[in-house]
Amino acid sequence: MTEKPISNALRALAKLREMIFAGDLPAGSNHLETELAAQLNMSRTPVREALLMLEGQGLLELQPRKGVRILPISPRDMADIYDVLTELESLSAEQAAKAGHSDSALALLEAAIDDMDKAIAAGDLDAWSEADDRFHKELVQLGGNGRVKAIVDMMSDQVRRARAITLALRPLPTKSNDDHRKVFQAIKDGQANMARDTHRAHRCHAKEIIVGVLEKHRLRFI
Amino acid sequence: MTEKPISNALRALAKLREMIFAGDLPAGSNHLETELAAQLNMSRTPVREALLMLEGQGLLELQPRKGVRILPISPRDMADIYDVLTELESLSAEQAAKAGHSDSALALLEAAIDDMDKAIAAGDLDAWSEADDRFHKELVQLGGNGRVKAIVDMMSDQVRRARAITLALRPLPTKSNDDHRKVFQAIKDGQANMARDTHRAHRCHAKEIIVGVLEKHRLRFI
DNA sequence: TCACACATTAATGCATGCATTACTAAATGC
DNA sequence: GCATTTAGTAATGCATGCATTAATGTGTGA
Repeated sequence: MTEKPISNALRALAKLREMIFAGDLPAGSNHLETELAAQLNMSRTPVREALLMLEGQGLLELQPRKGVRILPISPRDMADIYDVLTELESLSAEQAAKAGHSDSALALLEAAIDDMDKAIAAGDLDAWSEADDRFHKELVQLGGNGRVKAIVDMMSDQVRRARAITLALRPLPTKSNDDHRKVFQAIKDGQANMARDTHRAHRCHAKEIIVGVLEKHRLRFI
Repeated sequence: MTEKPISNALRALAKLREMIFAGDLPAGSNHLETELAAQLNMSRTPVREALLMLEGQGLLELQPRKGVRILPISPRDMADIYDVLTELESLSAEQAAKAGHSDSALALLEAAIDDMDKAIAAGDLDAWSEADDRFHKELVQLGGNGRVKAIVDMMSDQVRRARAITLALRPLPTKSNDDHRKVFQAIKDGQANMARDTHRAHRCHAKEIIVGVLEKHRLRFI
């Protein structure tokens, strides 16, 4: 309905994001508009439009004569991002609990939790990571605040850049799913404060872990 | 240092934002790129770039053959926005308290509160509004989280669109400054939880008022 | 009279070209 | 030999033109 036709600019946006996540455009590296346009097989105009959007999302910076700089994420940045996610996701948990969703509306959330359990049992970190994303995304969806969703999507993008590396370095998130289940139960039972506080504690803990890993390894991220 | 030279695109961005706030481009109205470019005395390219940025900030929508649509803000939207502001500003208050800022660092915050008192005494709503903005902006600044600052700036823009009208309709915010002082004192004393909870309650109250006014008058905003 | 199809109009998306400007390097003066 | 200035180069910001495509209006047939 309100769909836009797939323009070259949108293709460039998706492709550039992909290149950043894949590490083809590493953090801190500089690239000229012309080069990127050539790589993407289109003219500078749509590429430039995509770059402006990505700049607005905080993934890169346009420096007038020095090219496009992919922004690195310092431990401090990651802490800031996690703090935002903590607040907004906790709000979502609270609102989701207040909304009194039916069991069927909560099915996706529960499925994500189940999938995380399976992934942990199988030792499949990638599958766990994917299911974890799904859980957080669905949580925000159930919260029903569109602006929160937009912001969390943006920030999650940045977290995803770091996750690939931190996943291998951090302890297996075996206990994390207990928290998820508690949050789920609280939402199901309509216990707003419980949902909020539980999720908040969960996210604070996750933040400590990630930031700890980043600092320990002196990493600035991709 | 990291300043960008003032390009036409940035001028267009500022000017368009101004036109939206001033009501020259009313909520729900449609405008063609060509017309806007003509009004701004520049070619379509920089105007288009500015429009893309504004779309990213949620102020408008680019509809392929129907022109640029200025997005209205419903009471629901305003409630969503206030919820985000509540969470992120409360976080800022907490972090500001934890940071242990010196008295001189807190001077601007206190000045904003004093100015609000003066404005209320003088019955000057515009001055009050300006000082209130300053208080919230400074609070976020003291919180020290750059992403929070960016998000709050964006959301505040949207609130400002509604404020001009709600100001005249809502009760005089005489008591509101007591809250501000309590938050200030808590930050000064390093009482993080107190700062957080006080500010949270303050914002929740403000949300009720504004959303109430919007719903009562069935307003969709500029 | 209504519906469908075709043609015309016009806005957008993109490519391209040009002018401006910043960076580099070389040359001259001290 | 070093510093300063100037010339050359190259990337960006913007204007412009074109092609595509959607919307509107007209005409014809049932």
